[in-house]
Amino acid sequence: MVENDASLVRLTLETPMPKHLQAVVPKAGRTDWQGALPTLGSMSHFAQDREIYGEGDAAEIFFKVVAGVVRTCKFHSDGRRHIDAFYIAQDVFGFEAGSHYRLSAEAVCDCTLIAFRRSGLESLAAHNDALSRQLFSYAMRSMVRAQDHSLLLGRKNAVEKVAAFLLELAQQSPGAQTVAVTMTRRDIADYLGLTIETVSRMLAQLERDAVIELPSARQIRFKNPTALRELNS
Amino acid sequence: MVENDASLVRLTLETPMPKHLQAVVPKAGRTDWQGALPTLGSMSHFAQDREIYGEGDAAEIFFKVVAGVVRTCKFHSDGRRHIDAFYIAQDVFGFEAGSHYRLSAEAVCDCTLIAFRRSGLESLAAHNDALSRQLFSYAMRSMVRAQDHSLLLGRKNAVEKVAAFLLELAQQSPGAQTVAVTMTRRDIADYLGLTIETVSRMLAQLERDAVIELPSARQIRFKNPTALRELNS
DNA sequence: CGATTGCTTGATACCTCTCAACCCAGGTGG
DNA sequence: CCACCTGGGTTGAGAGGTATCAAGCAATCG
Repeated sequence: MVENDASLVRLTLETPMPKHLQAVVPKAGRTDWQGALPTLGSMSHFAQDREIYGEGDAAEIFFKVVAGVVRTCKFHSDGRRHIDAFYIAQDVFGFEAGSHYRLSAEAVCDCTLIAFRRSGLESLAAHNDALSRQLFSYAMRSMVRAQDHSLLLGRKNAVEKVAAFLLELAQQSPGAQTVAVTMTRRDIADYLGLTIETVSRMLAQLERDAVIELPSARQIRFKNPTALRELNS
Repeated sequence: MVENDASLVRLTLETPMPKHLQAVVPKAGRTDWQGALPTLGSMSHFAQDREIYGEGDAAEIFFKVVAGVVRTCKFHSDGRRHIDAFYIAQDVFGFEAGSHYRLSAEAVCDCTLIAFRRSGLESLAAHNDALSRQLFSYAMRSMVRAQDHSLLLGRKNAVEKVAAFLLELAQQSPGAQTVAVTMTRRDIADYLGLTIETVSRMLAQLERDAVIELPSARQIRFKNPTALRELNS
């Protein structure tokens, strides 16, 4: 389900973006191909933990993150949850091969998204090289991401998993010594295939080993990145 | 040796092939879009356990399976191995986003492959709708495959993993009650993130529970597919 | 034949889960 | 102001599932 349906405006190359939206859309975040896409007009905003779309919904829209963090996940009948990926600014998600979403998407924290219509995308891409290249590269990146994730889940123990997650966090803010952790322990656990208790214990252990520091539960300071990288190899 | 295919000859002259790929004849297993591709001219044959390419090699070639089974895998420094996927007839593998292979590929059993040059592929795809659509759909399928795999590794216990693997096997030969298992227990274990002993035990348990039968170690007869599907949900 | 390889089975160890208690910060209401 | 509640996080004790180590079996191959 998508919010702001009432305010959706179908924009194409032929219909220039209304003035009040031009101010809102950050130029820096745009790439050439987006101009060619029929967007859903404005950016939509989702409050923390709101569902962006549900598994099985018709996949008519895909999104690009402007700000905030999104998780895609799957729920088992017995309550187990699996988080497939986290998406941050500039990431694209919800782009499906079939006609329905294979996963649910939810807002990890308050976030701002741009929505794109999928309909007519293929014919558009056929005449737009840059667009089709972009879409293709998106698909390939998703593939690499998923492969790396299964590598992580398949043959790593708890410390190594948490270390890998921390390195992903670090990569998102290059150079920063202290980073904010937007997701809960449950999010992390469901992403790593662990329990919240184990995640907590591994973080505590890494802190004891002077690899990281935890100023608060949602902040992490990297003290020994090399040790993390060794755990990840 | 090499057929009189114009594009083939041209490309062959431009860049010499790796020796182990200068194999034999083409023609079987071609589809429309493949005609547009600069092939390596021939099918290559790989004996069991032969490496097809190694992690880190320049990814100039990708493959389509004609017959046999291929595994893509990654090796850790400590000896742990992770199998990312098995590929069977009609599957495409080795198609990379970057310029180097991210995984190794090996022949699970003797197998026959068609090799395709990657160079010039993008410009070719730009003028060939069917081709670019094919490549795109391949990328998306790989993504789905990888996502399903991480789902399997993340939140399933040993029996469920083995059941999921058996269902994949069953899907490959629809309708067949008894299927041949081309891969070793080690392959299965490294694919499921288990040990060979655990795989063996779970198979034994499923046999005790009359879900399957094991006429031999490399043959599986499905006696109660419903039970398998329940384990997989 | 012995040697090797792939597989199975058993006993035990270890890692992670489960269950439980507790802490803490934030919010609510008296 | 306090009392209380709630949700997220931490920590501990014990249980359980899978890994590890070891032995044995069958098939294959020299």
